[in-house]
Amino acid sequence: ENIFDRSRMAPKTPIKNEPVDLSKQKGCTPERNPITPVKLIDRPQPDPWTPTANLKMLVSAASPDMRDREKKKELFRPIENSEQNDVPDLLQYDMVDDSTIDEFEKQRPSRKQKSLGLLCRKFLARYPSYPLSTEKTTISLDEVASILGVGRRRIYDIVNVLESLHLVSRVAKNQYCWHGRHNLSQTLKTLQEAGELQYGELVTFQHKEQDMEYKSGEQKKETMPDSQDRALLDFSEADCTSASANSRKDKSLRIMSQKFVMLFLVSKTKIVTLDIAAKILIEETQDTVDHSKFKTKVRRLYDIANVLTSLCLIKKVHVTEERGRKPAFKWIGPVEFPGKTDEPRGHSPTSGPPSGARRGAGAPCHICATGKQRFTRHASFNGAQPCEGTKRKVSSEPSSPREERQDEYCSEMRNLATVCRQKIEEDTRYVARNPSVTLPPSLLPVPGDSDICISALSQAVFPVVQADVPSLLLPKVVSSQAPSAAAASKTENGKPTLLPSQPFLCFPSSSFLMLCGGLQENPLRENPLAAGDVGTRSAEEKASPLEAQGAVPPANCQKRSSHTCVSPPAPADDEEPAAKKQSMEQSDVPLSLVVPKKPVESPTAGSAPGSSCASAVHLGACHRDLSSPAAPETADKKSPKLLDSQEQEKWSENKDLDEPSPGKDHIAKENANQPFVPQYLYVQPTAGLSSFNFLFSANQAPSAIGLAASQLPSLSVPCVMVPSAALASFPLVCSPAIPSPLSPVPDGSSAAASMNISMSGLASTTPVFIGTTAVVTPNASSSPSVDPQQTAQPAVHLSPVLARSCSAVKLDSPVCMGHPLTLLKLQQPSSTPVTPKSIRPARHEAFFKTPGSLGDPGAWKKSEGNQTRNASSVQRRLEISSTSAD
DNA sequence: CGATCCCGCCACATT
DNA sequence: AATGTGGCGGGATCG
Repeated sequence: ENIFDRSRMAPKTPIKNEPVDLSKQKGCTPERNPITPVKLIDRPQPDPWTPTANLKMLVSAASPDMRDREKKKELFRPIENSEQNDVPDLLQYDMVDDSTIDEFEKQRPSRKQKSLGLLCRKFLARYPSYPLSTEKTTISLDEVASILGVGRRRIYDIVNVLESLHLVSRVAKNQYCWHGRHNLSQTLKTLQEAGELQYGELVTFQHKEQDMEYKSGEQKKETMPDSQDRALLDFSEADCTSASANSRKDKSLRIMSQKFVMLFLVSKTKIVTLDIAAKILIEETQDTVDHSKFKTKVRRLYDIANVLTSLCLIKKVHVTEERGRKPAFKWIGPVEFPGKTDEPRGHSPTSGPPSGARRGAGAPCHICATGKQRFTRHASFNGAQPCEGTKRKVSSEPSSPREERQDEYCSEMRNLATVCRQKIEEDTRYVARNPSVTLPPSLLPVPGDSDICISALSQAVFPVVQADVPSLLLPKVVSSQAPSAAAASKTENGKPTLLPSQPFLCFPSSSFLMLCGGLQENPLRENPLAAGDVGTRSAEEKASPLEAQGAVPPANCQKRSSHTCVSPPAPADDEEPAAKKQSMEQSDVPLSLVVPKKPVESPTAGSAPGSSCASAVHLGACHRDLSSPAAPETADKKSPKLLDSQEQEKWSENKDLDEPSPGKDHIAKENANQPFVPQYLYVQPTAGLSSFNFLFSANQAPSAIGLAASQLPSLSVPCVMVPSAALASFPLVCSPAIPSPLSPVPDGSSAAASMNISMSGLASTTPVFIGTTAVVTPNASSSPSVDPQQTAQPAVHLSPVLARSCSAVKLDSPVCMGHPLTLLKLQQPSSTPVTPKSIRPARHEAFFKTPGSLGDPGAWKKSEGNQTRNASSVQRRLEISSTSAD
């Protein structure tokens, strides 16, 4: 399109165009972005016909860089084209004469072609939904603007919304960091919680009346909590941006975006009409519903909605009320989030982490920045990366419509699904193009299970998640009472067998992840550090795969959970689970029925301290995530923060029990990643669903190596995606993982050795590993269909490993299934009993400041065993997990 | 004609 | 002061 536009321009005064553009750009960063100007020039190249063409040619020749960029553009173009039909027009134009062009020009660029939604899709197409942890993508606004051929202002519109969801974070002036959707689910969860606090009542009203929105809207709009809540949100966000000051008005677009999303998440129907949203968002003067103000608000909402639509989080629908048909948007993104957190913030930010270096907010950003450096390293690793299998093509249409009430919805859903699918495909392509780049750790992981998982997930999962809580609730409830039953019921897919009897299985998986992660991490770091050799590097690269593995396991768990029952939590949870479940139920309930609002949370918290803790953890994680979307990137740094993060992680881990906190060690090494660790936290809580999360988090942790890990956090989303890709990746992962183990533990020396060993250190761990592998293997074999190619590749890479893994696998799978408990036990033993928990708690508290939520932590806190940590992160995790399990 | 929403002025923030 | 950000709303398009 850009080209075309230019072409249009060109006819008259091609030369001028350039100058013009420059003027527009204001010469911003000409140095950095020679690109912009160049691009203009470049475009001309394509048009031989134009008189100016020659000039263009010359220019282009002059700037090779430009060409490269052009090439890049072209790469993306396919995507664009696929989505849109503009191409023809463009072609025509090109074909046509200048004179003709002028006339056509105007027409051609129909407004739609310039729509923010389209632009946003193009923008998103440029980046992987689930970027590899290692890669940290930096986005240059100027560059993107020029590439997409739009004014910078428009890019801000997009970026601001993306930022509100933590898909990107601002690193510096004109520079944004791409995080992808890894943290999305967590962010949404946080928003949901905040939304319940703020808009719970509203929701209720809406439900009652859907139509009547006014009243309810006005009534509730703002309440005490509201302001506070906002603050919370803001803070969380702020963290990222800058703890210190929220400059300017506070970026209404960002806040509006979050609030808008919150409305969806809180809404029972998941449908929000524009006018209602506008009214609610007009905070202040509810009464004064200034027409003009209202109108402006609606305009902004359209902007936001366009971006959210591009993200496949919402879709446009129409609500026919008494009065008539009103424009509205329906949430089509994930609805349930594993754990429900309750508490609000803990200001992680400034509290003062030891490092002092970063002020709260800054941390994330910093991390990103730092990440870059690290990235480099990682990048090198990546390059080698063996596995790429990552694809998440998988399947699934993003979401199956769960609500059927309206035919329209169904059709719309399909559309969405299509869109999503496209997006996925795009991602896949992207990955294919840049194997090293993206493997979403979380995604990949799933390998073995992937088959199962995928199939199950695509069907079962979605429904569950999106559909609603009900399913969740059941599980929870069931779990509390009779988990097995729940599991059984859910085991639709097939794997149920594993879980059927014991929902707990999930834990094991999570535990696996944890273990893997720990191992992986160590290896990675160590490899680079210790070995430095090429070989080592390779190992490192492999390590990333390992990470994937780690991630995978969780996936498996999830799958299982999903199949069998969501309840996975039950197992480990024991006590907690029930509490959580309850909380979940409550939370769920709101969704289905009325919004409990705050009350709900409180009850949950009260019921189960553990749950509260979990929530707290989440929050912490969220904050971090928010603050440091780039987390993955950040992994590298060692700053004290990391420690904190580690602590947090531990914390989270503790909660779940499952997660041992292997991460710590790696954290120490990598530091940077750790911070993200919090992600791990996620894992814990939620029962059934949580299993997913957990896994992810675990993965992430492992992935930490790759930076990506930090992001991993995103529980749900990734999970979904994962399935497809997961399989392929898995195998690879496994192999790599093996190597990685070495490094991690003391024995690192024996890298080669097998993963088991490496893992080391933990006998208990080893088993876990196997399990994972096993899982993977099966998947690969079983579900080659998903990614035959990928799988194949991985296999190749892994082959050596695979052999081992295979054996292991067999064992594992059975074991895993059956042994959740066992695993735990093992872990415990292996883990140092004492410290992990204790340690974490302390740190956590310091960090988060949410002692209350943590409550339990105190117990954990006991004493920190830094030493212990050093000894073996894995062990710690195990320990932690065990403790948490308790 | 109402729904959408592009465009870009202009103010505030940051450098 | 220059430049980065982004609020804001006129008015063009779409349906």
